[in-house]
Amino acid sequence: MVEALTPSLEDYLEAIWVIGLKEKVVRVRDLAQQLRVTAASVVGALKVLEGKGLVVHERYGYIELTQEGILAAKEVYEKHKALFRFLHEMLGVEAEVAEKDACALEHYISRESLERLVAFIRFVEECPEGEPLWLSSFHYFVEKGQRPEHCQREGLALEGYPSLRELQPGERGKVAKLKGESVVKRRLLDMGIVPGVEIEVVKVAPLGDPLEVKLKG
Amino acid sequence: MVEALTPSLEDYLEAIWVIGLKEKVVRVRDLAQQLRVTAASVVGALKVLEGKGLVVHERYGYIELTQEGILAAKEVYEKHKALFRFLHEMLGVEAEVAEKDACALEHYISRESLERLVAFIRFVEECPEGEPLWLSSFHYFVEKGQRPEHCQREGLALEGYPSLRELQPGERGKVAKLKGESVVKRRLLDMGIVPGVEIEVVKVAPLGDPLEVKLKG
DNA sequence: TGATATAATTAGTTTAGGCTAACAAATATT
DNA sequence: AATATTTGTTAGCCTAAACTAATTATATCA
Repeated sequence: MVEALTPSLEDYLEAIWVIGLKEKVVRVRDLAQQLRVTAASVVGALKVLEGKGLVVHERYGYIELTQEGILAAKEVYEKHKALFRFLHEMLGVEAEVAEKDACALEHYISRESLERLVAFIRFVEECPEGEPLWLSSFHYFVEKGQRPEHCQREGLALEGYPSLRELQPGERGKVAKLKGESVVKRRLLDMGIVPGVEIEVVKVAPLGDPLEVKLKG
Repeated sequence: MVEALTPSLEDYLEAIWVIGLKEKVVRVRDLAQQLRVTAASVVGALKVLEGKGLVVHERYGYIELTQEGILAAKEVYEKHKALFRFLHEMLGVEAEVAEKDACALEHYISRESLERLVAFIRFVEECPEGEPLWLSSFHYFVEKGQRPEHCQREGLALEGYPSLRELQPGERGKVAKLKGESVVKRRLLDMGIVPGVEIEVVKVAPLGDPLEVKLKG
């Protein structure tokens, strides 16, 4: 890594790489067309890239990436692909929008975050059972605006309140009834949380869970 | 929405909003400090923002957002928060890195993608059972490099190799046994992948999946 | 009430990345 | 071969967004 590249220069590198995957040679006008920029701008950018030792380009000749240039170009391209997959395939964002966003975001996401994102994608895509249930549930959630049957269960319901999570620390409520799976229910019962009991929310963790509550007494 | 704001102008707006949440008044030096920019730059930006009707600022006076300015500032701020939560709380990216990335990405993510991301975060955070099991599994996966017990099943195991994914294109291995759910197992069996058979990895897609393999013969 | 410190402003420069227009080289067409 | 067309290059200009240096307000205090 010589020096940090600007977003624009990364775009040029990536475009050279992408065009090179399909065509035998890469010329100024190909880049201009791909990036929707005038040929003059391409020439300017190539000069800078050449100065950084990332491309080789002779007057009126073809454009080639150096070893270093290939590394840099590939890195951007990987970011692009990961972002696209995440946005389109996982979040379900329309392909064109996801493409555009990936093009923009690829220049700004850090290596650390990208690594996590890639790990996440792998985690989902390499899931032994294929697309995990929760992801399908998410797509259902996006489509219909509500969770599918199997993940609508709540641990407990409060009288008059939609959910325990709506309570702020310090607030109190009365348990109306317990819902959900027997295992979860059992644990709540074990903890003394039964219908009719009054509880007070003590602390809420950032993600809303775990939740610390105090029973009456 | 008057005209598209540049990333830099969005930063100024957001900073005015954020400072305004804590302090009674916002001055040029506060912005300069927050954005790590000289006061002169702040003045220049304020002029542009004033021209767009987003802020009100008199010579040597305090800085205030107009109604429109508040809307624009809030939108950026919401993007920032959503990105941060996603990166930090879900992907487990370090807080400082997540913060920096959110600052950069907030200017480039489209409304559509953001909506999906927010939906995804809500989906996870408002999950009735608290942090879903798959998310914990992901964190385990990131930490330890492998899936936890309950989701470790792979389609197949190789003799002497930890996983099929460790093989490079061209390498070979011998199937030791098939693991996992009956559906996946059935499909592998249908494809002729049975214990004892030798397979060679032909091609690996960038994300490691799908994987193309060749059976002996 | 001045003197001075702090804050805000203006003016002018720099860098990145585009643009147009004019010109040069390479390629195609007659 | 001569000319036309396409492609590539250079030169010069524009905008955004930072900067420095110099200047002008405002505030504070002896």
